[in-house]
Amino acid sequence: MSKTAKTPKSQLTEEKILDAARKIFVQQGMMGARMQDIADEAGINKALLHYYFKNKEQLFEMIFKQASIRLFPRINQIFNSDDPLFVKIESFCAEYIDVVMENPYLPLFVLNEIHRDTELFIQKIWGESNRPNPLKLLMQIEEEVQKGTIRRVNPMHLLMNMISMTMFPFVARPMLQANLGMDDWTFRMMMEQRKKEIPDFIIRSIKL
Amino acid sequence: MSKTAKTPKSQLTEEKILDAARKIFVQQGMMGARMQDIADEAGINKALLHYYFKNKEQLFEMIFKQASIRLFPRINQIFNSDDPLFVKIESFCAEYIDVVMENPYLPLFVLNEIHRDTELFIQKIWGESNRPNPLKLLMQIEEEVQKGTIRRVNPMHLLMNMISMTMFPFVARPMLQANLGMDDWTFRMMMEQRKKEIPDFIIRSIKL
DNA sequence: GTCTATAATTTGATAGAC
DNA sequence: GTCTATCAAATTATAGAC
Repeated sequence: MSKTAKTPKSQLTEEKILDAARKIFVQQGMMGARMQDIADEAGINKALLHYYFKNKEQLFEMIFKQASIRLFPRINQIFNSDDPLFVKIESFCAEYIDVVMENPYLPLFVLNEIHRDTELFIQKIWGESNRPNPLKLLMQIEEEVQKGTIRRVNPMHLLMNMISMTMFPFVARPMLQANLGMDDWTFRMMMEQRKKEIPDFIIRSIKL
Repeated sequence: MSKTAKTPKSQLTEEKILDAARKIFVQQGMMGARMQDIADEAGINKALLHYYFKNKEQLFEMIFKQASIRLFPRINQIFNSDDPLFVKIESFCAEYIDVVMENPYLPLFVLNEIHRDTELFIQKIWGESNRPNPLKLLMQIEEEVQKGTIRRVNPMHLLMNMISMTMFPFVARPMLQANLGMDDWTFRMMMEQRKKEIPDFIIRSIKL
């Protein structure tokens, strides 16, 4: 048996820990999270936690990398697909909202941590493979402008508008819910609508 | 001399502390910030820090309230003005970008902390007076729809689109800069453009 | 692999001299 | 008002039994 092989039991515990850590880290951030809370959430004690993960930082990096891997490759897949522009915009919104709906606090978490330690993020988490790369999409927008399919528009601003309208509600969720008296169900329904609403809003603005 | 009167010296030190605390808190969040770091940044020691502010929480609340007061009343002023819709959209984008450009990390900070402790935020920081209230703007949108000035659009989605496109670049700034190789000057210039770009983008999408 | 108990470290907060 | 020195509490990490 190799060094990295896992018994069924250790796999199960490791999974429990990772689930617990994800929940606590995403809720509290790297600094706010307490190893005790993670252990409690996992139904084990701190010693066992350290048995599986040498220290907090290592556990954090694992969680963070997992989160990035779940999020960014799918975005890149859409950014780099061969679909026509309007289809791409629809796919991006729908796909992103679907993925994030299951981990609603992931975007804020990611933005937080990349802000807290940009270098760590770029080097250790994004290894070129996970790094979002919108280049092809940007060129595609420029092409459509040249062809006269859409109005003269700055591709970067268009990209930013699309990403903003899709991600932001997740990032601002507590503020929105507090201010508009929106419950979880309503928020969910609203995001479901936005899968159509955002592409529609964009296309109406740029089509000739 | 009343209890709250301040000598020139104590005012100066208090100001130094608040500036330092703002910087550290906005950078690290409530949990990540260290009293030592704040003291260092202010060029004093921890004891003196506690002399001016009883504890970390009190200092944090002060900073946070200051930040909120700088941000939200101006937003409300625009939300509740009597300007026509299109003018209002332009004012909001321009004003918001201008205010936040001077404290670029304020939005992420606010969203973070409201996420961390929603109750504290709503009760202690927003005292009805600071609370963003978009009701009038929402009704105004609905009116324009009725009048046939703009297409049939869900006011809430429109509001969310506007806020998203304006705030999000600040929230995602480190990610954007890292991914697009954007330096500070470029970011600044881009946001300057967006004061026109966003209203234009919106109006083209909704006008009939 | 998992636990209890405890060490080691960090960090918020205070006492007391000047 | 400001500092040095120190305490007290919280929190990460480890030792060692089972």
